[in-house]
Amino acid sequence: MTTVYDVARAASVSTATVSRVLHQQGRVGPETRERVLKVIADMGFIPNAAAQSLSRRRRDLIGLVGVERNVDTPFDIEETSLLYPDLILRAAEHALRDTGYSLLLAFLSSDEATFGRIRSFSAKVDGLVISEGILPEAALERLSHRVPIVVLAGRHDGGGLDVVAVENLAGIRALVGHLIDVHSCRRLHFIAGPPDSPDATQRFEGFRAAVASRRGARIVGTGQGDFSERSGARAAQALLASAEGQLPDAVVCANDQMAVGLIHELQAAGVSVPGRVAVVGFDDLYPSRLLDPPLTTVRQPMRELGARGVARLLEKIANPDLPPQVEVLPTELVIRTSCGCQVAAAASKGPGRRPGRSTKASHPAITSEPA
Amino acid sequence: MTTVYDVARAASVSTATVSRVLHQQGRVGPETRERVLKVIADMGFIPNAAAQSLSRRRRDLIGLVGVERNVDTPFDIEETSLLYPDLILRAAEHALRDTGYSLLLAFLSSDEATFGRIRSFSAKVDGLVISEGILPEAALERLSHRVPIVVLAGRHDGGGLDVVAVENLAGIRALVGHLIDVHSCRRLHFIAGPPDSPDATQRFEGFRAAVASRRGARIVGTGQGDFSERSGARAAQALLASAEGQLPDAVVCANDQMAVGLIHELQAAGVSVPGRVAVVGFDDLYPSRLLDPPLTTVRQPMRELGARGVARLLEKIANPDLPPQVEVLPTELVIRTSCGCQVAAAASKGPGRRPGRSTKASHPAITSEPA
DNA sequence: CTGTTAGCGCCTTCAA
DNA sequence: TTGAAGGCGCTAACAG
Repeated sequence: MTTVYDVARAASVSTATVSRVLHQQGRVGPETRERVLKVIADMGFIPNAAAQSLSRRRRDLIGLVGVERNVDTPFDIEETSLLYPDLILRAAEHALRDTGYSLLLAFLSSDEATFGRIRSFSAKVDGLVISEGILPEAALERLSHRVPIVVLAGRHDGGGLDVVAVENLAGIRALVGHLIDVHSCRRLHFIAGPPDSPDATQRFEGFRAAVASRRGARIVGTGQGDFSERSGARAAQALLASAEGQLPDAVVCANDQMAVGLIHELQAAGVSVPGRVAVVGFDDLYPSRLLDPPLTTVRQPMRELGARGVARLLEKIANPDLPPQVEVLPTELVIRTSCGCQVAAAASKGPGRRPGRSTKASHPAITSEPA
Repeated sequence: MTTVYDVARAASVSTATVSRVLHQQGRVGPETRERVLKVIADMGFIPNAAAQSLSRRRRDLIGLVGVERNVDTPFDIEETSLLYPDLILRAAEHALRDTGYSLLLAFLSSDEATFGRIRSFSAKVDGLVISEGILPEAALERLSHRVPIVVLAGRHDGGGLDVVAVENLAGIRALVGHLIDVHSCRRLHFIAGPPDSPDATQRFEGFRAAVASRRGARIVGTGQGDFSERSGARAAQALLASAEGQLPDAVVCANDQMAVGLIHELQAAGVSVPGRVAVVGFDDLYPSRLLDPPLTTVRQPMRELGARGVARLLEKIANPDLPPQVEVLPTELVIRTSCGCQVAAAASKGPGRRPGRSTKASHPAITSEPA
């Protein structure tokens, strides 16, 4: 491995000069610079990143910590909610281009060993973007004293932490409102996600509140899932078994993947969707618009989540004294046909159209300081 | 920031002893160990990763370099082939759990600056898993002298490089054979992927060869796409415009996402799939089985690709003198209904079933040394 | 079993 | 404009 010393010797200069040339810090004579540059090219010299990190006290690395559910079947697409974190990840990586930082990954489930893992993980990076639901807030708070942190969450109470949040509640409210107002659904059923997921519980609460606020509408049943497609299918079976011909008007699933399993299972049992029962989801994953029927759902701004999280983190790294801030990104009701709407027929033609999508309603983003 | 020196002083030992305790290298008295451990816990000491890297000459980092197409619309799901690399990535990350290594990411398109980027990227890691099609083979070869490399590819001629490859050719051959033998397709149309993608060109060649080897069957047309869903839709329009009622018996798409766009467009034009024309894809992405009709395609072993790539790389890091090796992973024909089969009706019921999938054929993996 | 010490490769202040 | 030299925090011989 060639070092600055090798280069310095070959170019008859000191290592300080090599370093200066390397970082275009001026203060180097033109021909000296040329000479050094040539030697660097000839020797194929690449500075040792670890030595640089040690000396400059920065690693040029950003850590992204995502949740991994169902540890047994790590990424069986039918068992886990795979696509959601991936978009965040891609957006985060993209936001880092040309900043000199690289993205370091870790997917963790929330077990006992997690805090320790994240601690040592945090030693490798200059900052951390971490999903809610992996570490309790107290642990996050402790961690944030050691390294800049931005939390990706569905809640808005930062509690002293920097948070980029998503408007889960407004989204589910719009969804329920649509079912009740437009489709006159009265008897609603909910398929919940895993209780240890903040998103899941928040959506459940939002659903309850939204239904409670509407006269005439009521919750006729609840199923328990874990965000996986298969658990949605199981929930459908439970629903069919218990309903005895008295199916609800609509089933609201805590995420899209459960809706996929649920719809397949209902259809297999001869229950028409949305003819007999409306089904809606939450997330707006890529496959959702390809379903038959295309899924009405709430779009989460996943790319923005990743991009904003990273952007905020870079700000904090540059200026550690920035006061914590909560940023709330809007969700968007995406109306397709699984709710009973018939927008597909009215969809415009042409190469640019998005099959199954035609209507959408959004609410504005809210940015605020935490209490 | 607390250092080993702080810990050593507080525990009245030398830094060497702290280091020994840290790495459970025995040779430390029980009560000394306890004392040091307590101080470490009390002070919340975490060793500086950069200093460790510098001293041990290893970064504990593995780099994964993926291709990014359509730089303008970085991750518009309709524009790019998003899902494929993500599964590889997840599998790679998973294979790294509990090895002490973390996964460092970079998505790059193949432009001029790429080699330089990868060079500096490679300075941060102990080894690189890199997709074919980003760097020319000569550049890869040069890089491999500097850092252990494993290439993920569709070809089997390693040329001195370590390669984990996928049986593209056998897959497309099986696909074409199925169309011809089972569905008596004679007039075949192909939608090609971007010419700069090795996978794309290889599948095209495989398609040509497969058709040529069958009496009676012939290629009646070719469309050009870029792997994106939208380009598949455009290809469908071109096909419809030029076919003049003389549609082919089957359209083979170089990947699933183009098939999605193609099918939607055909259906919008009133052309029944597979009634009027069979359509098949390649990849077996998650959404493909959710389509209407469920897509017949060739499954790429994406998780295995990521897992084997990382596994091989770790071997090379542990033992740099290992001779280069080419490992070929099998693809698998996944028959659903878009080809004209009617397997969906025969699918078994129950929570564990995979909708739309019922039949599959595979060919054995081949492992060999390069020439 | 434990301590001393010389690096690991680069950056950067201080002089010249 | 350039060089000398100390230090970043940790590890690993080598002694003892």
